[in-house]
Amino acid sequence: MRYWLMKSEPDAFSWGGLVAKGAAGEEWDGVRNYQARNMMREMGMGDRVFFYHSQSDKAVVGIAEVIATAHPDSTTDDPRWECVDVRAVAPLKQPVTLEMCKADPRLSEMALLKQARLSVQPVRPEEWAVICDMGGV
DNA sequence: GCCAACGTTGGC
DNA sequence: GCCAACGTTGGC
Repeated sequence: MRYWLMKSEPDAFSWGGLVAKGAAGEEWDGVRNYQARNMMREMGMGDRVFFYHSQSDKAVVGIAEVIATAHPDSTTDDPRWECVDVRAVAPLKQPVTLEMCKADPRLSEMALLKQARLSVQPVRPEEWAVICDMGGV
């Protein structure tokens, strides 16, 4: 099982929105960036995903899991774009903010900090553990 | 609202 | 194949 982080603007699609979808989950559509798409192609069933709110929150707020591997993005006819489906697993008891990640030297190599604009990114197991710990899960 | 970073497009 | 122009994202 691998670990990932996916960003969303809470005004467009929030953690609460994913929770509301329940076990059926939701397509992670709308990605129009090759690097991000390639990450999704590598995802496997059951992989864990940090749900990150950009803009106002700038924090990891929940944990989701992959329930369908990469398939065509239903929001476009362009065959280049694919997406996975995810569902909510659990919220973080305490959101882990970007500021907290920046402050922790163990997270200094995270893509979140080094490639701010990449919306789908891999997370190392040790980074996953640190953030879960800070998040109270 | 601004700006830096950076991905994409199109002309050459 | 290069590079300038442009558009988008995300942090501040």
